[in-house]
Amino acid sequence: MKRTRVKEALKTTPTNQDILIKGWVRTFRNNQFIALNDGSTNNNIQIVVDFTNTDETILKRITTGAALSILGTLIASQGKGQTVEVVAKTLEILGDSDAEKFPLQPKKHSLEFLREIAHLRFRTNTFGAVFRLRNALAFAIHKFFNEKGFVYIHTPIITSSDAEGAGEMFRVTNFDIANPPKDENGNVDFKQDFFGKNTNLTVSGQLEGELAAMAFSDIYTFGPTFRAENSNTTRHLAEFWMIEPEMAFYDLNDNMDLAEELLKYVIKYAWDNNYEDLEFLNTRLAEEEKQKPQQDRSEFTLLEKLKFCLENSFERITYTQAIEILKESNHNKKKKFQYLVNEWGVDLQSEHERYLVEKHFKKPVILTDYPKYIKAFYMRQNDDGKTVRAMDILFPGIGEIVGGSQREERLEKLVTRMNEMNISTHELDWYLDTRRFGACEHAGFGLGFERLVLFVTGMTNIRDVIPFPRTPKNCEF
RNA sequence: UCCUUCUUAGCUCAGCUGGUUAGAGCACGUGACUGUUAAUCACGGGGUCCCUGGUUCGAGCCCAGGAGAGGGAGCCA
Repeated sequence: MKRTRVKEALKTTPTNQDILIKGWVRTFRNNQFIALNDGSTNNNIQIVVDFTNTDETILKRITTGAALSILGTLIASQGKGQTVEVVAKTLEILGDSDAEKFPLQPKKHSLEFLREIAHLRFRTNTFGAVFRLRNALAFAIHKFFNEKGFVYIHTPIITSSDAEGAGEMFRVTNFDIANPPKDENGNVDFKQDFFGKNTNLTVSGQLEGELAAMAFSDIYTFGPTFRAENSNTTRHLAEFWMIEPEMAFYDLNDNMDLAEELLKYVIKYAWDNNYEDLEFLNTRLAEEEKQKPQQDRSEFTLLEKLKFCLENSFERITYTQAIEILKESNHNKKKKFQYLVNEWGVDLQSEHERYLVEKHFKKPVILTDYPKYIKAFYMRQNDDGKTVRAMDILFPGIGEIVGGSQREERLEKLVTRMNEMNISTHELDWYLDTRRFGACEHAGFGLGFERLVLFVTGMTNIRDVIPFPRTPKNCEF
């Protein structure tokens, strides 16, 4: 007989039909009722065991975490908490779970503890909901771009370009690191390394993405990204996933429109397809909020926040306007910022970004046209000579979720800027070729996938939205 | 990397001004009960109080150093 997924079984009209269910025990109550879960939904199916006619050694083995196979009849439940249940005819223990050793209990565990047993936390309601949502969002991203005719490009994970300066890199080598070959000057001789040069893990697929956009018009990448920064925060990982679309014939406004449309599309997709999981996380978050002092509580529930995001357009302002708002704010005048805003050109601190998003506009904000000194070399220079066509999308509670720009397509301006910033035009000659042969207006952005998952799930630590987080001093599993 | 808080049973957490044998709930074990919803009731086992050193008649508690974790900041997605 074919196995029925729990999610399916719960939706089936019971007519005393036979059904085969397999899954893991969440709890066993009253020597009689098994709450069984197979990961298809957070809702368990109740298995009713006739304990008077079941071998006691079998009953003893029905413990939290054990894998079971049950052949039984699907009936309308006599009890209150569920509509259908399965009366077991035959019950097989597929895999035992020693009750004294299995760390998960039918009770609330701290996220910190579950992070230490990340190999088992998939079996909890919270992480079940989080990772089904992560899957839905990943799928929705591909669906969105596919429907728009974008070509999905796999940019390299090992790269020899360390010119972009997006962050500290992880070196890739097959040298014996205790004894690497040296050249005549006593320096490590990378000519003898696997690739014949110094190589690293990618910090961004953007530059390669631009090459493809100059052929397919619209492309995107969606892959792992590595940064060896010593960042210990709730929103940084050493290994994370990033979506990087790159579009020919787009200016900055087209770029912002696409980013906003993408974010709304994937949130809507999660809402339409994983509403139960969102509801579960909504309740979970609401309960957590209750523990906080009133002033620290957020004014929106998770569902309200997502709905609000879907129904309102993102606020678009320039960096210069943002500085004006911050300068004039009571917060600044009363010196409540740790870093006071008093002149044009300073980089915005996260307290400033949070003020704009969470206090002033109370919705996602797109900041554009930053001073060129604080942005990357490839961003298109404005006529004012001071600013570049950059855009950052700031989300409440998350901060920067998207960073992008219109790219500098004018060869001369690009080369001048690279020289100013000490970036080797020789090493990036291949990149400059796009500006030599058929250069055109184009734009793109990077969307941090885990930050998106954070926003949609309402989780607050990025380590809880990726299965096995890699952070400084931590690479377990 | 900086600032800050924390580390006591498998988990979540109490532990008074430094004082005798370190507690609770859950989990686990045994028994009872049997339409339960994190089942309930009774009984029971369970501790390197993060580590090292110091102060003291006496340290879970005070001091110094170290390790790990949480939160905030920087870097950024």
